[in-house]
Amino acid sequence: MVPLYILGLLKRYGPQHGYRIKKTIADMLSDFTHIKLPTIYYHLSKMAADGLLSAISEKPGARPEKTVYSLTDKGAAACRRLLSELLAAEYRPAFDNDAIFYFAEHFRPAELAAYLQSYAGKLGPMLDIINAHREETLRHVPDDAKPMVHILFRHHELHFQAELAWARDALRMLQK
Amino acid sequence: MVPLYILGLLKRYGPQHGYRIKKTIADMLSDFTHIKLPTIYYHLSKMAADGLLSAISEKPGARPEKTVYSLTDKGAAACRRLLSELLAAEYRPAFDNDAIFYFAEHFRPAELAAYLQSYAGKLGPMLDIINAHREETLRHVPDDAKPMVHILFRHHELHFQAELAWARDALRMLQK
DNA sequence: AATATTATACTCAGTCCTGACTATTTGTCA
DNA sequence: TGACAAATAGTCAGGACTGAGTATAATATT
Repeated sequence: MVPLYILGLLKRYGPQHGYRIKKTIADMLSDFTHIKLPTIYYHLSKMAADGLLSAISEKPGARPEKTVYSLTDKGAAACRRLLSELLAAEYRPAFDNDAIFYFAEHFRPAELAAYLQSYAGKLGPMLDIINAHREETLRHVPDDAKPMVHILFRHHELHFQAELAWARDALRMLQK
Repeated sequence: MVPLYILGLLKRYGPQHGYRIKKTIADMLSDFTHIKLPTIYYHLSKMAADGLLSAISEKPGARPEKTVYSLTDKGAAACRRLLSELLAAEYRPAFDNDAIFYFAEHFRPAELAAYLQSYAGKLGPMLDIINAHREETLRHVPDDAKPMVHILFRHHELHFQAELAWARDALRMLQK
């Protein structure tokens, strides 16, 4: 995913350096991906070495050099290829907290119930945050992009709701 | 997650070597985690070096050595600690296919619709497979473990349903 | 009885990821 | 104007993950 996000952002917003890409991701995509700054620099170097990006070092008036990366034709092709590969990908989730129940013998039933209770209690507020982010994003996006914003946030909303429904279901199953 | 699964399985089923742990995970946990064999060996070595496991090389009649790992007291403590850390973890999903819609400018609307249609078409059969696995698992598990099996599979069922609901919603949003 | 296939058991090199760190520049508030 | 915080720009060492490979044993097939 990291290379795709980098290539896509360079395509959309033009030549940039690593820190600006990180900032875009942190500002606009924090709900959708959790890429860290050194990961971005890693892939920028790698893709430059592979010829997907061209790197130009700038030395503006003040000293520290920055490296500005821009998309090559090969990079644009790689972006298209990565996107089309996604179309064939399957949904195959894995949830860390499943281990709690797979190893349920390590807990007393009351501990499991307390966990689910507190977990469910956190999910409601998280849903509110998601929806606040959606409103915020809609305010900063051109009209023709709004349907996509809705689709993206709806995706997360539905899975947060599923997680909440699960916590409540599980609580009921434990008490039965 | 990998160390926790290894420690938990060693605790429950006693001393084992890497291949058997992998087999248990592949046979019983394939819906819940996707750990590969070299990853298991990596963590076995590491945890042995850290004193969480003790390793004993066996040379049974036939030649090839196997290394049997068993839990030390320190390993049992680590298992408890990892499990209790999970109780505090938050739900923070990321979906690869979100990139399709974040970079929707690369697709024609009809391509996006075709993707969602085919994606939704795959999710139904996957749900059936999940539920078949649940039945199969219930048949091989003692009565007192059955509620946990239901909780685990319900978790995945709900998220597959959420994914399906999203695909259909998104299709509607595109057509509007 | 010879051969093929599958299961068992493990290793290695290469890739990816990130916490912790360095260093400069630009506010900003007293 | 001096000093402290925040933003900008990046590096590095170390840990985690896995595709591809090695090698033997057991089982099936012909």
